[in-house]
Amino acid sequence: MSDREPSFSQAVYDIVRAIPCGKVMTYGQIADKLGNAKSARAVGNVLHINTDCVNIPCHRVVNRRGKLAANYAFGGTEAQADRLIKEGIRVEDYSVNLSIYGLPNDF
DNA sequence: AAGTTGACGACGA
DNA sequence: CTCGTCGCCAACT
Repeated sequence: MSDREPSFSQAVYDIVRAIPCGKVMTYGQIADKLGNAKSARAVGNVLHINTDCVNIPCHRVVNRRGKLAANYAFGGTEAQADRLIKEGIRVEDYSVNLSIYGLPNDF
C-alpha cells in the first residue's frame, strides 16, 4: 500500500503551506529545506504542474531575486502580485524585497 | 524506458 | 542590471 505519492511534491506542499502570511520564500530555500539545494527547478516544476494555488499559497513563493513566477496558475504574475500586496507585501515591478519579506532559512 | 520540459540557480560577459 | 550558457532535479509525454 500506500506510499504512492511522490514525497518530493508532498514535502514542497508542506513547506509552501507553512509560509506565514506577509512573507515569501524562494524556490532555492524550499529546495534546501527538502535536502536538495539544487532541486529548485524541480520545486517550481511540481508547483507548476499541480497549480494548487487554492489550497497552497504558492503566490508566496518567488525566485531567488524576489521576482514573481512567469506562469502563475491563475491570472498570471499580476494575480500573484495582487495577492502579495493584499497580504501586506510591497510588490515593485513584480518583485519583492527579500531582505524584508524573505524568510530565514532557519524557519 | 527514454527523452523533453520547466514557476530555478549560479556564473560569465 | 540584463542576457546567455550550464547544471541539477522531478514530473510529463
